[in-house]
Amino acid sequence: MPVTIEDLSKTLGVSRSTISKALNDRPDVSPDTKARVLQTVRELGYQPSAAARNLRRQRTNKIGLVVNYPIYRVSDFLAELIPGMASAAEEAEYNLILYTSVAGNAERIKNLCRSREVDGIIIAWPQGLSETVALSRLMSQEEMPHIFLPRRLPHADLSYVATDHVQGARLLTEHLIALGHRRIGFQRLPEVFETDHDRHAGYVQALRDAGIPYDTQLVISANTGDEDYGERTLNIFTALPKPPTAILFFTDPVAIKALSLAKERAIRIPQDLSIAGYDGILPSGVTEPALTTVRQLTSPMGELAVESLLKLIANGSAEPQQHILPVELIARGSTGMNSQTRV
Amino acid sequence: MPVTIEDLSKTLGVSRSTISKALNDRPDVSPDTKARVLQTVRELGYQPSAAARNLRRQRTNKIGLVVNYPIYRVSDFLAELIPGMASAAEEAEYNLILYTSVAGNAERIKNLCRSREVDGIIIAWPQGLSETVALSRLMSQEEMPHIFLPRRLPHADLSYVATDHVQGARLLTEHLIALGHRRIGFQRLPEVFETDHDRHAGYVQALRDAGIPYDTQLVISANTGDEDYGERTLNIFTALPKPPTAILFFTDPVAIKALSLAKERAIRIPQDLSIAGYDGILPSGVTEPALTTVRQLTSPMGELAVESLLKLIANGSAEPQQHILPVELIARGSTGMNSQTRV
DNA sequence: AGCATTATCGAAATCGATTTCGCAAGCAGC
DNA sequence: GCTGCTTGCGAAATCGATTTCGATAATGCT
Repeated sequence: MPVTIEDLSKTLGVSRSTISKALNDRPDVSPDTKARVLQTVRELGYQPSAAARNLRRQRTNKIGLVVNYPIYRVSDFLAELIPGMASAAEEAEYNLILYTSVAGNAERIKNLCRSREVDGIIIAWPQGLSETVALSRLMSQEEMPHIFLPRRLPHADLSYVATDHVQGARLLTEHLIALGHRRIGFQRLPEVFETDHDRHAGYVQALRDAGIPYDTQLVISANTGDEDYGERTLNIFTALPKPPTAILFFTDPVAIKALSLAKERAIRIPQDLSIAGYDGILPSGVTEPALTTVRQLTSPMGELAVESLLKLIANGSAEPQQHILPVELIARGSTGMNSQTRV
Repeated sequence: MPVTIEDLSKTLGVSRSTISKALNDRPDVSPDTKARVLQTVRELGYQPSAAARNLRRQRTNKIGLVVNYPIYRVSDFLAELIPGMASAAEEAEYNLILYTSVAGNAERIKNLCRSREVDGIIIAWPQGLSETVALSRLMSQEEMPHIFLPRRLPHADLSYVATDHVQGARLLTEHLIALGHRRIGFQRLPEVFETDHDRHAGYVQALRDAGIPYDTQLVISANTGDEDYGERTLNIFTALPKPPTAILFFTDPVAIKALSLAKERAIRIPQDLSIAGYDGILPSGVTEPALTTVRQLTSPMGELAVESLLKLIANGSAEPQQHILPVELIARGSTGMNSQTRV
């Protein structure tokens, strides 16, 4: 059995209240008594019971991370996100509790809120906008501070931390334009969300700034359920009478798939076709040629999410936290000047 | 404010004790009363306070994961490990709490034990054997169930879940021998731990079984602090009068580095030199040629660690949990028959 | 009917901390 | 010496659940 405050009280001959005050830097304790208490605490190895403290303080110093990621994305994203969040939390004397199986379940999230076993919740990647809003309402009703990740949300009262997908797509498009490309294929996301809208907007902006007309033939929507995005997109584009000289895929794994497929078909990368991905996952650096991509700063995003949530916790009815983080273009070998359009 | 058991008691006109019994399936409650309680619980949306319950039950249903990983390894390993552990825990109504900053600090781990905010602890990758043993003693003294990951420990009373590194190295070596290799370079690990011993043992076993003499020139110890393991090992081996026709590197990133270096020097892989890694990280699948490697089943390891820890928790003084999981050989293009030793 | 047994319930103790509030001693000022 | 104020301390309430144990009512048995 661990040492309790009652044990301390007995050995010191001092009341529990005084000990508590001494340990929490409250007034009404003489310097002498305080020193004696601290000394005995060290000797006996006293550490307050978390449960008792939580109950009395009505606060747990724990943050919940509710994750709902399709498996194929889990690895890279979470691997960077979680350590970033955990260390940011620990700097503020908080810890992270993981919840993976409550993700889709509103009822269980409600129970999580009511059990008060966390002071705030970070929700990573909910399924859709309407669900996101519903979840947020639910948690607000339970007075549970919360923040969403990693997408922008078109509601002034929701808190989120996201990366700048407008900028991401624009950087890629501008990079290709600078290389001389004028027919740039764009693969839209299968899920309908702000991300797709943002990236498309970035693509459009870059084209407009360069005076390149928007060609609907060069924009493909990947249908949900259509598994082989990479192959399908490549097929459609190469079948065009005037195929694009560069393609922006919506995520690295798809781009990598397309890249190896293209090589099988003796399409030279980047001389015949430039390929770019998105996300900057590890494997993108070792393909042959290495993949041009855009990297979101995942670890900073996790840290910022924690810091923002802590503000919401500290400051109950504070205004919503909305942050958009810059992204980073990683230009590599899979994009280059085209053999036909060489300037 | 959330609904408490006291609120329930008032609206139902039934004592707190009875409600608690009804909710916890204890005797001394009439079926009728129980039904009424459950009904009202649903109507009012009652969820017991975690803190109050923890305090009274002296149990939190939380597992601590203490992580201490060198950054460059974090991503792949943790990304698989954590989801596996979290979901295994949640199946047993437990949750995972992350602790990243207490890792090296015995004092803080002691405090974690004494605060009783978790029922058990999983420690991933402590620095060395003596520290591991010291940590274990410390936690045992605090009566905190715990288990180590991911290495075998040479102590009968320590609990751990590990992967079979003897088998891993043996599989790789046998694979190369089957391809006709007889001079196989082996890179030892920089850290002195059981892992190195096990892998070396596997290498030795495979050679012996094939009747190939052990050649000390073909075994290199990577010194700690020596950053460029890949280049150094490659240089030493290729400078030998009779260089090896295949090299086993101790981890994929090093092997990948060596692979690209070898290609720069016009060494053909695998015709001139076969290269194998270890760990089966994602990028190993997309190098050119793809890397032969050994993959540990990380997610099952996480699940097994949780299940084992839960046994230790349930069964206080149970015998130590020691599990060794099989590994998987992934034979790919970076290993093959040698142009000189072609059978 | 009378007694023993069982079923159901609630009052109170308990878990271990924090916080409020009242009390006593010490001190200054007149 | 008396009043008023500050300082330091502790008794008791509180947080919200669980558990023990005693009380009452209902039932069974002879």
